[in-house]
Amino acid sequence: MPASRGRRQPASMTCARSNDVDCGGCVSSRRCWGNEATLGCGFLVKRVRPLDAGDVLFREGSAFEAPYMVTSGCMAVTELLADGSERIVAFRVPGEVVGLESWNREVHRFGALAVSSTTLCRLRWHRAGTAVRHTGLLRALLAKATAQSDASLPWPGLPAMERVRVFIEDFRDRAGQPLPMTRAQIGQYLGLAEETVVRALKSLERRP
Amino acid sequence: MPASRGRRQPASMTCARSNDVDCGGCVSSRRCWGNEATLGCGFLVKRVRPLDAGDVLFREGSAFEAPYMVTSGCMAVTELLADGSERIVAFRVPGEVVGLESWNREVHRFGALAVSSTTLCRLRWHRAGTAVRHTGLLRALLAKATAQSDASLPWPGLPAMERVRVFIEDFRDRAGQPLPMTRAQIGQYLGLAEETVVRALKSLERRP
DNA sequence: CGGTTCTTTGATGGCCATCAACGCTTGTGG
DNA sequence: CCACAAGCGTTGATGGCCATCAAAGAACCG
Repeated sequence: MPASRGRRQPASMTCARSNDVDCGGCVSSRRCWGNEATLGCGFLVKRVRPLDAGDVLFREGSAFEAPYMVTSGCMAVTELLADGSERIVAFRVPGEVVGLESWNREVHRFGALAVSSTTLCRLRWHRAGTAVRHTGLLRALLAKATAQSDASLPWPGLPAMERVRVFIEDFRDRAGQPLPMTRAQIGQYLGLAEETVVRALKSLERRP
Repeated sequence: MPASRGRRQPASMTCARSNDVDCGGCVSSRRCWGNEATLGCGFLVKRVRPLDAGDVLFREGSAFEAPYMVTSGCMAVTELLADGSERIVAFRVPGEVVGLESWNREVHRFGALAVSSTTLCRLRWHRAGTAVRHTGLLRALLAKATAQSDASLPWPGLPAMERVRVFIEDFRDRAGQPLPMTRAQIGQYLGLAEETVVRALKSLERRP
């Protein structure tokens, strides 16, 4: 859990105070960046107000400003479907980034909302390459982008119970926390009905 | 298992001749890199021997050497499953990159094979950052990585016909060529049986 | 205690995987 | 040339998995 420097966070939406932080001085920098973040190497972020479960960080189609590093909790990346329903494209846990998919777009390709109480750091980001000129930061972002496509995606070809099993294993390995999302959200991610997720989980805890 | 088709002839390894090319001097550079590739800015590649349909470019688990830019044809990104079967994670068309998912790994996360006759350029790549120090190239690769996660993935929550419809629309928009892959490969990608793909396509051409 | 959200269990119907079979095309060898 | 094999595309019949509907516990909170 990142130590907050000030006593308390301001109550406004996006932090008005300029509280840029150099990741090289943060005790959690290793979880976020591995060993690449050292003081003054370009890894600057702004800590933003914590989100409660259900809070929306940004919506699909809203103007893109910057990606965010998840520092605690869990975020859901969402996509609106033609029929008006919403599917969950991915869950992001500490050390992973939301919004990076839209880094060279005008508007966000996906939405993002908090699954549980979540803290984030907004990456320092200027348009037109005035920032992000540091090779190290670009390499780190490319590593994030490729590692996140690494995550095992739900695939329709497997039966429901197998999809659920792969999901909880993958999430346990990445996050190491008990599942923070609802059964319905797991269903929105795996393309299963909530009831099917329940039955699969029950069946798995009987026979792992 | 590994369906070695009798009709195809096997491919030898990558081209032995050293024929490095600066993308800034290539007539196709715009399709590959947009407007970012100019002479001497670090976009160097090596053209490799064309692949026939079915030829394997690299296997999952083999040592990672470099990503490849697809310049014509179509590639399939594959993943072995626990039960020994093989699913197709993505199709890559000209202007897209294969192998980038493994850029910071020792071995390839996925395999890659040609769906149709395909030509590729191997990106110039040195380990330990002696190359890829050019900001422009890093930015371009990050753009590729994020744009490819942009591609609409198959999602189990939609009915079969809808998945097929989304797929052919997405492929038409990206590639602009008639579907080069077999119905079975479409099924491996969408998680559908070959017969279901056939029925869906038939149903779609009757009523788009 | 009412209200809300999440979880769980049961019954039913429909979609789709599976099996089986056949036509079509291409390449190969007698 | 013709027969044969192999791969691909297509169609039909059947059974099982899972979405859907319905309803009731369970946990939380004002």
